Formats: sequence, structure tokens, C-alpha cells
Amino acid sequence: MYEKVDISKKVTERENEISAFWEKNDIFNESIKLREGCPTFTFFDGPPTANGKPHIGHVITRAIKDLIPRYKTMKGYQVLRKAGWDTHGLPVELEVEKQLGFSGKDKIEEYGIAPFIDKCKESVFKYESMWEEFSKKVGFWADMKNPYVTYSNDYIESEWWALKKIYEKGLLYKGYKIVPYCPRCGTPLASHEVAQGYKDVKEKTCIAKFKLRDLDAYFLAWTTTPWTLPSNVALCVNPSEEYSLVKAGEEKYILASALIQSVFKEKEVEVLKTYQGKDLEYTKYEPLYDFKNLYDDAYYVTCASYVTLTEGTGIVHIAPAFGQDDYNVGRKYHLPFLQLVDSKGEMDEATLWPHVFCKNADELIMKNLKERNLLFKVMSVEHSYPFCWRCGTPLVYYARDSWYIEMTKLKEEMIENNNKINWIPDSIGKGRFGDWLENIQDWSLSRNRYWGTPLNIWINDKTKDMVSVGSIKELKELSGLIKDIELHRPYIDEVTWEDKVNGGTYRRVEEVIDCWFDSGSMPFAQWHYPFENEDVFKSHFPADFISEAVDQTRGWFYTLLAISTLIFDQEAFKNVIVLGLVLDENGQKMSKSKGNSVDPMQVLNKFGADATRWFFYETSAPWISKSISDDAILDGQKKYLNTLYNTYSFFVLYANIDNFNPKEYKLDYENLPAMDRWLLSKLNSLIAFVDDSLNQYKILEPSRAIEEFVEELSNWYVRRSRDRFWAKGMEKDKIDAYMTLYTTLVDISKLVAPFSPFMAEEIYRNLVCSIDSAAKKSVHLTSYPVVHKEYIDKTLEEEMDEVLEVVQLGRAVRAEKVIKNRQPLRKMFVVGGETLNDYYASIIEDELNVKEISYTEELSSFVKHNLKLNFHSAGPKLSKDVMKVKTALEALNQEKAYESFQKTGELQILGFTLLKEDLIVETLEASGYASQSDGKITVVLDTALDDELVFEGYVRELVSKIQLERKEAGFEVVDHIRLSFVGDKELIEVAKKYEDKIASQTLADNVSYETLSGYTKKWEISPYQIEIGVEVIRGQK
RNA sequence: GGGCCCAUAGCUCAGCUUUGGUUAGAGCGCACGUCUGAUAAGCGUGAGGUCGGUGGUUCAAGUCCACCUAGGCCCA
Repeated sequence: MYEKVDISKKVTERENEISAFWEKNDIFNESIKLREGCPTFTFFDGPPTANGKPHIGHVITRAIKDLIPRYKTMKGYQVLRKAGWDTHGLPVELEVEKQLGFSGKDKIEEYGIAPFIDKCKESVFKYESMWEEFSKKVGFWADMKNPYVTYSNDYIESEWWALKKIYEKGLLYKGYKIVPYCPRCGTPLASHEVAQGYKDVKEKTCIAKFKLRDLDAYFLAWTTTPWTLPSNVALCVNPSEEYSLVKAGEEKYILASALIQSVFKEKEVEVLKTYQGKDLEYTKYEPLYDFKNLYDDAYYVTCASYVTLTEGTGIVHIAPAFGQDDYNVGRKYHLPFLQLVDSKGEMDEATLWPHVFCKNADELIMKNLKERNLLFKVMSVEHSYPFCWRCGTPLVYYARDSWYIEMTKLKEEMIENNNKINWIPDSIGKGRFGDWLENIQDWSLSRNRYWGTPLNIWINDKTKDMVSVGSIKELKELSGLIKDIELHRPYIDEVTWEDKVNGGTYRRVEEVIDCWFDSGSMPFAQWHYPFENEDVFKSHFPADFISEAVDQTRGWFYTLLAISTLIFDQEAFKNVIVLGLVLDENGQKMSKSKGNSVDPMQVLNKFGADATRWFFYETSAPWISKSISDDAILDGQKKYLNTLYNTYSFFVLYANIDNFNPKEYKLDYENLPAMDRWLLSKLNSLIAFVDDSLNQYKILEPSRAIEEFVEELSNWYVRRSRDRFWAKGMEKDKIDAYMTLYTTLVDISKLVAPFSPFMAEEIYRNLVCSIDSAAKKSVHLTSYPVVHKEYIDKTLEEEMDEVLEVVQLGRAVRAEKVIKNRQPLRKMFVVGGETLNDYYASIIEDELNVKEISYTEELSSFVKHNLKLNFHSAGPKLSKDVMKVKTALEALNQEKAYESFQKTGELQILGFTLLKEDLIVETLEASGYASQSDGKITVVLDTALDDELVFEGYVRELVSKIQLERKEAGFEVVDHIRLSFVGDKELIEVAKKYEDKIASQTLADNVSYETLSGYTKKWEISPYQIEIGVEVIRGQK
């Protein structure tokens, strides 16, 4: 029959066995082959970098990424899952530099680019096997045999095709990028290098005066970097803020209205006129300096929304060579580019201060302006400023050559395509991402590095003509190259050709591209489209579903959308679940330096994949960051996984004893008892809910519903139905119970397969495959459970809810009066609930150990009434008097007020008329009765005891003690025993009187009152004592 | 500096948008009691909350508004 379930076996051991089964039978590929010809569901896997180890954050991405495709596969879709590796980029180069023991570009060139990139290639797959093991462990199914690799020639060639399309659309241009730059080292710094070197410094800042050309007034503009003032070409205001023309002393100034006070302090100021920022646009002013003659092209006011009124004057000076914001404004207004500081950080020859280091020129410039009455004010400011982490020189922001993709031209298309995407949660798509698109910037594409996709632009050194090469074939045609070539530096740099007509040599530009372009190109580059696999690509674009952590918002999510908009003018993915980050147990970010990183393999080996996955599903919504801890994982494991597993092992235990084969019976729905129909109703409600939720990419809600169902299955259905499985023979009631539980467990195994793939598999294989060789050999090859609508009976569910409520109240009464559940009671009353049928009554009676239950509407003998204001209805009606009326109502004689209210349906108080909906009737326990109420239902217990009840209580005690002894003595559940009693005569009499009952419940074939035998133990059953012996009778059933 | 997410019991989280409403819930953990022939389980009672802070709107605010603080993410 079924394989015996060994509860003591370690979870990880069980999971490893399942894993081995999947591998041996190639279940993953089987699950894809099975859906050949079915509709496709497209999932894109965001490529991890293989030169870093998997960390705990990858568990959540993998858990979520795995769930949806498994679900969709079971729903009948074919879901290809090509894994990928992100292989290019600066981190790889840095890793290799470290390994080779040097640092810096000059050292790399000394070492040689060819051997250097060979090292990069090696380094990329340093942890590949670790990743494979990791994926296997979490149960993440992906095609890791044929992954896409961003450094492969095919992949790069696809990117070249895309880059050429962008080039042909005229969207690829060469401009400047403002980078943090160390003038001493002569090199730009990467952002993480800059971040290392911030220091708080005190610096002189100034407000300069810019004289209007057509008005006797000055614009006031504040700058923290006076050395950029000679390179000024424009001013900038916020178009939607208000600005004022003010008179202070003899002079007139223009500045933001909101900042007049902070600029002029106590000084007398007269406001002459106000403007909207937008009104000032294109107002011309006199330049501070005329080192270069740009008088007709520059020196006017521009508008940009980044200008804020939090400090300064609300007017910003624009020097496009020295700030990214400035540069963007410059491009927008076609301003000239003026860079009067050289690459050593020294002032230009053309200025009054040639070769002075720019930071030292601040004082000189302010002195000069002051002499010419162009300096309004000088202030000291303390702020954090970046310094070179190598040499301590203050960094300057400096314009360098860079290639851009002109994303600003595609703003509308980007927004339109973004609006087609279902973001989960939508606040990210609309908020963080949407806002960002509103302020979209051009994509700085090039990197002056070595290990990356080379930019496919060749320039004629004589004519300056440019060519973008879109394929290897094209390259060969142009250059006459015959042999195969690797599309990497330095090899690709050697490919040049002569222009036979106009002369000159075409050479490739030096740059490689941003590796984010690699990952954003994966929809087509993974298939080497358009050179191959046109069908596969076309049927798998855009993706139905992707998911990554929130830090990818401006990373992969953006580049996917950007490239698909550029090339295909559509969205790259339809649904995206954004995931929160995984934090340590104190909610702190994990980092190597803090030493609080959690090793994912250690977690997986300790708790198993199902429990770890479940933690991420069930803890909170996917996008909320999670604090991970052993306790938190253990929680879900105990509550959900162990409970389900125990229920399953309970079934197997008894089904094996009874040799129960579900294939020999049918689920006889029409004639099932209410308990079974209740379970089937709950089950199918659950299936409907989970299916619907997953279809909407909701994960938290179905997880919690599953957990709740499993709890009810185990702690209500199975607990209540235990003796049905325990009954002798194979009566209909027993078959019903078996069939109901079997059906439920099999459906649940399918339902939870996407969530907890390992346990689902184990349950399914043992319950289904063990008895049906024709069944699908894996749960992941089956179809997702379908709702039996006819099994859903909401009335039944509500009735059972009431049973549970009554039981809970009854237990509360017992606890309060300290009456053990083993002590039977004669009578109970239920007031205020629906009258339930005998079946339910018997459940309640059994559960609460009472002989009779009666329903009554009349509870005056048990309870008192209390009238309270219903604020919801009375609040708006009474308004300010609401509290007065409340107090008056409380002061009334409640019973009398209730009576008259019952008669007339209304209540007069303080001149107000309160109607039924304005009042809440509360019932309270009257003295002398044991009762509990939840406000709607009241349960009253008759606590009087007579001899018979007391005897029956003793019987239950005796049975309970015997069962304990059986367990302690280590008897099997099915063992029959010989019983013996010695002790106080009161208890002996009870035992004799109820001997049959005791014997049948404890499988005793023989009872003796003379001498004790077998395992014996003394018990106190207050106030008497008894000693009980239990002994196995072998060879008998 | 800008944008966004988040803050509720010792811990993990509901409740907040759609309807502002009387005593703010659940699970875990703790104490006591109870039940149990599947279970590391179940049930009950109790202790445990200035709902991050301040101010505002309102008869009434965990819930709506403004500001602030802490943590996190992205961008400067």
C-alpha cells in the first residue's frame, strides 16, 4: 500500500530524495514537454552575476520566480525558463584586479588587455557550481544546461543589431557626462569610490549679481562653487514658483518670493512686482565675464523643475561643464558649452587666473566680483563634499566624453508602455518608476573600460564619418576580415579598414557599453534574435511575468522597458512583482562589514526549502522588506508544513492498517455527513480563492488561506473524525471519512505544489502513485485542481462557524468555572444563534461533554441587558450632543429601558428619539449562571452534578489513564490488552459497572480486579486512588 | 539634496485606500489551567499597546491632512 511515513526523518533528507527523483526522471523538462503545443506563458529570468555567491536575497527572488511558472504550467501553459548569466562589467574587472594584485587602468594595459579579459572570463563562472547547487536546493526550476551568457558572441551580436537600430534612428549621440573627477589622479571615480570619500567641510559660498540687460536690476544666484562662475552661461528658475522684483537700499533685485526674508534678514525690502518663474524665461542678462564671446548665444534665464526654494535665492547659475543638472539644462536650451577649467583642475589660460587650482580660485573670483560690485553676499556653509579616496584631493564634477541614448525623446512612448504594465504593487509603477520616467534622462551608455560589449561604432580618422556595424557578417564585408573573431577588446579593436573613396581609416571607438544594456537586451539576445530563433522570440515577447527586488526598478526593469521601447515600441513585460529586500533579524541591512549576513545554504540546510520559501510567501506582502530569523522560519514550518505533514501521516497510518484503497470506492457526495461536506466545501472555496489569487499574481493572500485551511483540516476535521477512522470494520461512515480526507489531501498536494514543491511531491507520490501506476509520476505534471462548485455550500460553512463559536464559548465557560472537560454535564443552552440540526448538536455535545443542548430566544433568566449607543448611526444624528446622550443612556435603569424599547421600538432620551439602528443591545451574564457571550450568541451551562454524571466523569478519567499507560508502555495502536485494577472501592465499582465501555475504548479483552499484571501505575482520581495494570495480549487481533 | 517604501503587543504581522464609530485583533513566545492513542499539536484564561512623534480636521482619528523622527531603497 502506502509507504510508511517516518515523522522523525529530517526534512532536508526528505527534500534531497525528492530532488534526486526529479533529477533522475527529468521532471522539469518533462513538465515543459508535456505542454508542447499549449499556449505559452513567458517568464524572463533576470540574470545574476556568477562571480558573486548567492545570498539570502536570492532565495526570495527564486521562491517567487519559481512559484508562478509552476502554477502556470499546472494551469496548462508551456513555460520555458532559460537561465542566464550576467557576465560583463566593472565588478568583474575589479575582482580580477584584486586577484592579480594591482589596480588601475594603466596597470591593466601594462598587463595586456587580452590576458586580462581571459581572466575576467574565468572569474565569471567562479561560483557557477555553487549557484547550481543553490538553485537545486531551493527547488528553483530553470534550464541551466542552456543558459544565455552575456559575453558570448551570439549575445553581443544581437546587441549590436539593436545598437545599430538605435543609431539609425538617430538616438545614439556623443555628448558629455559630468563625472566626479580627481584632478590630481586625472581620472573619474566610480560612484562607490565617491561614496567612500565624503567629508564635512566648511566652505565659502556666495550670492552673485547678474545685471539684467533691459532693466536696472540684478538676478541673485547662489553658488557653492564660485570657481564655476567664469564658466556660467545661463541662470535657471523654477517655472511654477513665484519670483519678486524687490528694492533694497538703492538697488533692485529679482529672487524667489519665498526666500526674500532669508536673504535680506531684517533689512527693509520693498516688493515692486511679482512674476511666475515661467515669465522670466529667456530674460537676458549681462555676463559676469567675457573670456569667450558668447554674448548673443547665452546669458538668459532658463526653467527647470529641479530648482528648489529650500535654500539660496531660488535662482541657480548654470555652468553645463560642471554639473549634470546644468548639463541637461544646457542641452535642452542648446546653450554653448564653456569649460574654463582644464583636466588638471586648473583655471584656463583665457581667465584672469591661469593655472590656479580651481578650488583656490574661489577667493580670487569673489574678490574680483566684489571690486566690480557684482557680489551680493559671502556666506560660510558646512556641507559634505567628496574627496578622492586615494589621495585626498577634493573632487570636481567635470564633463567627459560619453555616448548617450537619447531617452528624453522617447519619454511619451516610455510612459505609454509603462502604463500597459501591471506593477505589483502598483505604487512602484505609478510612483517611484512613473515619477522617474517623468524626469527621464538620456542613457549614458559608454564606459571607458575593457570587459564589456564593445560599442559598435567605427569612425573615419580623416573624414570623421561614422559607421554602426550591426552584425559579424557586416563587419567582415566592411573590413575584409575572413577568420572568426571574438567580439571583445582587444581583438575587435584591431579590425580597421580604409575608406577607398574619401581616404582615412575606420577605427572603432574605444568604449565598451554599460552592462545594463546587456541585461535589458535579454528578451531577444538570449535567442540570438534576429539571426536565429525568430519563432521562439516572437512567441515569447513580451514576457507575461518577471520579478526582481525593488533595487532593480531603475536597473533591469528600466533597461528592459527602455530597450523594448527603443527597438519594438512596446512593453517588455506585462506583469511584474517587485520584491522587498531581505534584512537581518533587527531590520538592518545585511553587509559583510557588519557581519550580519545570513548564509542561504545554511538556512536551507537547516529548515529545508519548503519552510524557507514559505517564510517569504506568508510573512508579508512580497514588496515589503523582510527581517529573517530562525524563529520566523520555524513558525511557518510548525504551523503549516508540520501540520499538513502530520495530517498526511495520520491518513497513511490508518489507511495502511485498514488496507484502504481509494480506487475501490467512490466519494458518495450526496450521502456524506455534514462534517465531510463541510470539509469539501472549505476545500473548494480554498481552491477557488487560491487559483483566483495566483491568477492575479497575489501570493500572500493565498498562502495565508492555505495555512488557515490546513489548520482547520487538522484541528477540526481530523480531530473530530478520529474515531471514525478508529472504528471497526469498513462501514460506510468510515469509507466516507477516508474518501473525504483522501480527496482533500490529494487536492491539497496539487494546490500547494507551486508553493511547497517538495512536500507536495512527497504527499502526491505516496497517496497517488503508490496505488495507481497509470497516474502522472509527479505532482508537477498534473493539472491544477479545478473547483467543484457543487461542493461549495456557504450555508453549511456558516453553520459550522456557529458550531465552532458555540464550542469556543462553552469551553470558555468550563475554564472559567474550572470544570474539567472529562466531567459530563447535563444541559446547556444556546441563546441567540440559529437553531442547528441534531448532527451539529451532537458535535457540540461531544466536544463539550454535555448530554443535552437546547436553543432558546428567551434569555431573561440567564442574562441582563445593556443598551449602548451605536455611534455609527447615532453619531451623525446627534452630532455635538453625542457624548451627553451616551452618559444619560448609561444612567438609565437598563432592564426597564430595554423592556420599553422592546415594546415601542424606540427610546426617548433628552428630547432625542433613538431608533433601533441607533442602539446596540448587549447581553451580560446574570448572577447564578455560568455563561459566555460573544455579543450575538450566548452559551449557558447547567453546572449541577448528580451521581451518574460524577460516575461518568470517573469513567472518562479511567479511560484516559489507561490510554496514557498504553502509550507509556509502548504498545501499538492496534494491540489488544489485559486490564487490571486495584484500589479504592468507589472507583472499582465504577470500573465494574462500566466495564464494557472501558474495555471497548481501550481494546481490552480481559479485565481483572484481583492482581495487577504488565505495566502498572498508580493514579489519583480525586478524591480516590487506583492502580492500573496494562498487558499486551499477543497473537490476537 | 530629491523621490519612494516602511513604523501597531517581547517577536512576526492584520486592521488604514472602498465605510473614521463604542473595549485595536491574530499567530509565536511567557505564566496558569485543560484536552489528547496522528501531531514539535489543540483549547481556555492572564500578563503584555502613549497604534513612531507633534499639530490639525471632526461629535468621534490607528484610520483623513500637515510637519517631524527612525529604518530601508533608488537617484544626486
